[in-house]
Amino acid sequence: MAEPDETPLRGFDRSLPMALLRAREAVMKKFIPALREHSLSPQQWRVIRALNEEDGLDISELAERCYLLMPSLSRIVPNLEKRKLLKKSQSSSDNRRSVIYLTRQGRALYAKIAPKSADRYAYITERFGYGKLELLYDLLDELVEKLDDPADGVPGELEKKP
Amino acid sequence: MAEPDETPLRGFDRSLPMALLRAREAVMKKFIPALREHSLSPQQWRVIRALNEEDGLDISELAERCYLLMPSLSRIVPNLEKRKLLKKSQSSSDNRRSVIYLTRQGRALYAKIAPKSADRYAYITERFGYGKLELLYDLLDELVEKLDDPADGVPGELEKKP
DNA sequence: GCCAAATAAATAACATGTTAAATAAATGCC
DNA sequence: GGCATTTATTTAACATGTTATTTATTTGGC
Repeated sequence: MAEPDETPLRGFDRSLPMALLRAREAVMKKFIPALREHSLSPQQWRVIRALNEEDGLDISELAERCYLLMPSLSRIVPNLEKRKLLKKSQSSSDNRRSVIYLTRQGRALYAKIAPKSADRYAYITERFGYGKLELLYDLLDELVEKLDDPADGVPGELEKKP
Repeated sequence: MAEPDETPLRGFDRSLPMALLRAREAVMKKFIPALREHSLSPQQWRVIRALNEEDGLDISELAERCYLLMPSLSRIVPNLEKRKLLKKSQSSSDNRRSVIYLTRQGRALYAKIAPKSADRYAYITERFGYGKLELLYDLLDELVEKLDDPADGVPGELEKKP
């Protein structure tokens, strides 16, 4: 209540983006080596994982599910294609669109790595507690929801859809 | 308890790294334009902010506080130096080390942007609730702490300090 | 004082993030 | 059916993330 008028900005230790970043790093830290054994980046793994969940997605759907931007995917997909982990085929109904499939090798690689990911989750759940983990998910979801909703943002926003 | 043996991996919507990433994006989304008005990346802003908190840090300290890797800083610092926002000087006691200072212009830029950052925090706090925000910070801190502690990680870890 | 080992930074090389612009194919209006 | 407008994807250009390597300097043991 008696916040000193001086306070410029909270220190880094209480910067929300930094706190989220640190948490993310801590979570991924021990899983990344398992990916690197197969020369996969986390993003490449996301693509494989998404296709394993549902095969035959187009690039746009893939971008949405993997939370990647299209330019990133435009580099990742050819890379993985070159490594025979997935293949791209033209959509017959729309020649702009290409549809991506996991190859047999891609599926095999998924099957090899997925258990390690599951192990990591199990470890995190055990260390942190199932309840807290669920609480964290809920808070994160709610945060996104609350910040995405309205015309959002700091005052002085103009909508960009005239 | 009766988890189907089939369950491969939780879907993306319950991937912790993705949830943290989405939250981070949602938080930063509306602040980034304020930075872009001044052609600053979030990382460049972190550097300026850290130096405003404590001036005259060396690159290593800066890396730690900004949660950036040294190669990134080795590019960011000369960039900001070229723009006269900070300046680098040799440490007299150790010629390997250089010490970074904010220039008057750097300080002025900080003063111009900081209020917008504060506004953003106020907005987030208002939308999300102060209590939930503090709870989120606590959970994130605890998560990092629990995962960083021990020889950490999935079974099969070797310590790298012989 | 001399040299091996440690430390601080910088650089290299490649993948991704990010915004803007370019291509190309499909749609819709006339 | 022709043409402006949308839509899917790619490319460009630059900044960062990331691991490995290199360079310069300092330390510590002898």
